Amino acid sequence: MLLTLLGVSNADREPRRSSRQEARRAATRAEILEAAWELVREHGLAALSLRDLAARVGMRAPSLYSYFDSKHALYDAMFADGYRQALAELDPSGPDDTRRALKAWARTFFDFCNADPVRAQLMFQRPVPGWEPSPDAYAPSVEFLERTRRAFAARGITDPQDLDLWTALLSGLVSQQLANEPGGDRWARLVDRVCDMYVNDIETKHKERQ
Amino acid sequence: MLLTLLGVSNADREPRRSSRQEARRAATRAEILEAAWELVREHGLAALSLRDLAARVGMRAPSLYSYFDSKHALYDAMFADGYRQALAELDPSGPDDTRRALKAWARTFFDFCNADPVRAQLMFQRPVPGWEPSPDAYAPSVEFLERTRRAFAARGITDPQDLDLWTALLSGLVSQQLANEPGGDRWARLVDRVCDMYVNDIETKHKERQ
DNA sequence: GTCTATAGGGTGATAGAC
DNA sequence: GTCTATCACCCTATAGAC
Repeated sequence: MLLTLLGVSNADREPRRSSRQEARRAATRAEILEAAWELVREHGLAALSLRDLAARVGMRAPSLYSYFDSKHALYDAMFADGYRQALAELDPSGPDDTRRALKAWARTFFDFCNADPVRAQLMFQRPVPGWEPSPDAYAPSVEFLERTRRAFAARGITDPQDLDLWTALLSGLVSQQLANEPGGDRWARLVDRVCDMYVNDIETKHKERQ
Repeated sequence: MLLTLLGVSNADREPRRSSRQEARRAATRAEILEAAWELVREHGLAALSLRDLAARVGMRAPSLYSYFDSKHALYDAMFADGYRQALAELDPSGPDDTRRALKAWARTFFDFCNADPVRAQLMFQRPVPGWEPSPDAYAPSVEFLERTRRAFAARGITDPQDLDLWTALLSGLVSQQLANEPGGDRWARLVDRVCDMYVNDIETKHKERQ
């Protein structure tokens, strides 16, 4: 289960290994993944090279192929890793009061993106020419969206357009912050205001229907 | 002046040329620029290569250096070109009614981005590792923002935070559309609603102050 | 699993002939 | 201005020794 979380559940199609070996392997994989994040934070997503990555973990480039089938598989693992971190850090439940709950969640999400702009870029844009996430890598991403959908449904927000609006509002604040002042707080200060605008709009819509 | 618009106003530091030669040169530069847009639309921004570009205009790669000092200079020219197109196509004036004017402008802006996602990516994100626009290339971008600022001021919207909010709302709709359904209209249908939310919020704020 | 060696490509940029 | 030739790198991926 821990191995699954680390993205090393390929035991089925790999030669049989003792659990000891498997744990070692998973640890190395995680180490490579962490080094990859460091490098893209330093030089940008598209500038990642296997030579640099291998050097960072004290290997030669070909050795990486024991852990990842290709560079695209590495991007896949990073993409899934980003969403696993999001699932671990972002809890869409919260206070009963929808307004307060959305503000808390929005702020956490904003900080999550702002804390690691490159991670956000990989998760929410398509910044590597020639690569897009494989179906496997999409799994945690789908789970993340589904969890959000359920949390909104529990608060009576079920219209898909309302959800699209919510994602647009948040991604707007984040994308402006990352593009114009990465790591800063110029758009962070607008998070509460945007949440109020959103809830006001939804409430008005509901009243008009009655 | 036309030459300035085409981004070839370097006559000062270049050898003296007849206006005939200069026009020829500007035309070739424009042709290269157009070919560059075609290529990045096909293969992505970061995948542009000088060899491909030269082939597209019937040259060899080194000949491009007669027109652009470096690959970064080419990205600079494209960046400025994008904003010049925006200045030509997007008119922030409009009906007296602020609500209607903002809706018209927002829709035009959304369509401008959606019509050419790669252009929007170059203008509003930082998608090429190792490159950022030079101060020169920024000029049309600054003019674009300044024009927006003036149009809002003419409607009584002067708080910089209100402008930041506006850019966040629009860039959110655009970024979701481009990332999830490039060229489609899933978020286009929310443009009017977001404008209404924005104007409602500003009006409420003004009333509270009285 | 890790290595060396290398295949088989790619890249931006420059020198110098014409 | 355009060319050929080339420099000096870069890259991902594989073969095969250990």
